[in-house]
Amino acid sequence: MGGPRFEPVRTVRAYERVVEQIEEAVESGALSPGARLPSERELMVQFSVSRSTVREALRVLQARGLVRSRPGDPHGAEVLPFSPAALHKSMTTLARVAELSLGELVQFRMVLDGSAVLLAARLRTEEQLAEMCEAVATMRAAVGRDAQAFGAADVAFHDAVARAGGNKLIQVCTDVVRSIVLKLIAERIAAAPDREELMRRSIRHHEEVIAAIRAGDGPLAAQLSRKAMYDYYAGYVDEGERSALRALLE
Amino acid sequence: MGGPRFEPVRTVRAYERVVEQIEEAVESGALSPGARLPSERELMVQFSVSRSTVREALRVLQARGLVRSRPGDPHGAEVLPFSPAALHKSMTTLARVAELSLGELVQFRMVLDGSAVLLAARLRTEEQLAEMCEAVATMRAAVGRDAQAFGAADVAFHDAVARAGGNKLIQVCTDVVRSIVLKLIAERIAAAPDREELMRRSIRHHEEVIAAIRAGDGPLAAQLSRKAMYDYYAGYVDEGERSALRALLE
DNA sequence: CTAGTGTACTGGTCGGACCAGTAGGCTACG
DNA sequence: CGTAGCCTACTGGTCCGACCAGTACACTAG
Repeated sequence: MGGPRFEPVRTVRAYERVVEQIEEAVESGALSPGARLPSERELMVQFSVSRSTVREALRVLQARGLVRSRPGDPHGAEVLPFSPAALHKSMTTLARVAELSLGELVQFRMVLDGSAVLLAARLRTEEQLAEMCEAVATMRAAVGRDAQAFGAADVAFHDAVARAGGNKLIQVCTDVVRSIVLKLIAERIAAAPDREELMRRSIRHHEEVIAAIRAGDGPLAAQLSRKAMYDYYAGYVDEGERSALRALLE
Repeated sequence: MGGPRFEPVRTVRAYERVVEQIEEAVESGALSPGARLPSERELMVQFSVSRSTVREALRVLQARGLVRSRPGDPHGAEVLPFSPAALHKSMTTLARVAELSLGELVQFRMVLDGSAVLLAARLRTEEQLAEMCEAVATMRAAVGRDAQAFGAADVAFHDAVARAGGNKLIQVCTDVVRSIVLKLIAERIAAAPDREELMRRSIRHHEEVIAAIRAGDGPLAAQLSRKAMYDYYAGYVDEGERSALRALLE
């Protein structure tokens, strides 16, 4: 022992090097959203690789949500602003492949939303509070008339709360998980028999949460928020999993 | 109004169709982890597209962590078991592009870990509790001797807790966010002057958490857990952000 | 039976080609 | 002079054919 430590040589593909360089440029800010990459034919000159290689690299970057290509665009691929699309995609895959149950997803939402509310009670501004109130007002106006508007206003409420909480990661994850949950049970929600009653109760819960946020009582707001989500979704969750959800209600 | 609703025609690329089909096969379980895809030349026959198109599709699938190709492998691309690698990648990108601060990441960990502990206090088995104890014992044995072993045991502890909590999503996110945080401050942790004291205090905190889990007191365990993480990481977080972290300690 | 060779595949990369589409300059008309 | 319409030069999407280095496996010679 004691000789030189040789590390296994990892053969690195050409397209990976291309990906790395462009990724680095984007993440470091050298390429801002809206900026254009050179054309594929130009890139293949700059990187000294073939167009196939350039294209494979662009496909990877596109899959990661960093750039977008449009056929015929004379300005080359566009650098995109960050969007949680890639995160959304990988979480959706996770949900399918790892067989996440609806219960786990709802539980995760309870955790995220509860935390966001807790933080919002501390950090919210008056404008953000007004936004929440407005969203609930929109919900109330939509009860029994426009289910889609009700859902949209509900999303707006939770989004305002998440923003008020000040944590971008919570915000994005809330957004992603919510859309997955809603997609899973969209048809069942639409078919719920006591749907209007559910909506009214949901509004009441939202108002209680707002009151607690206004009062600055974070723990209470968090508890109410988790309770509200439990009430709204428990009916769609298997009985066996419901007890795990209730563990978050103490 | 009333005429037929025409939807905008979305031109869909050939490689996207290939991606969709293979993705569907994998996520539906028709292709299990370990299974092999046909060779690229075979796929180009089955899909009636060129090899370039097949390869671009495979690059996308590879970026999503669903398959892996190895040059020279006579059996074709391999279907991978789910790994949070793709989720990890997109969260890391999120952290860089959306400029997530260390404070936000730590805050998210406090939320996730607190919830995992809360659930674990309810749902843990005796084996899992023993695992946690063992991890802490390993940590204690490593204090002042082997910082790497200390870190690994710490990870093992939190992993056991997350597993005991029973929510795979919390588990995966905990894992992903932890590795991002650790990567961000690895060198600063290694250089901490009062490092050994930090370790000892951390162990004490872990023991308190275990006691609360054993007693089945979820809320207490969650509070202790968040406090422990705050104590351990607060020093690396900007003063301005620390108050937001403290909002989770009430 | 084993060690070694050979071969028939694999994926990675290259170059060239064609097509449909777009943007923007150019022209001809009003 | 202004504008509507065409034209051209580019773009990305797809295909084809070729070559290389690597791997697994069968086959052969010892």
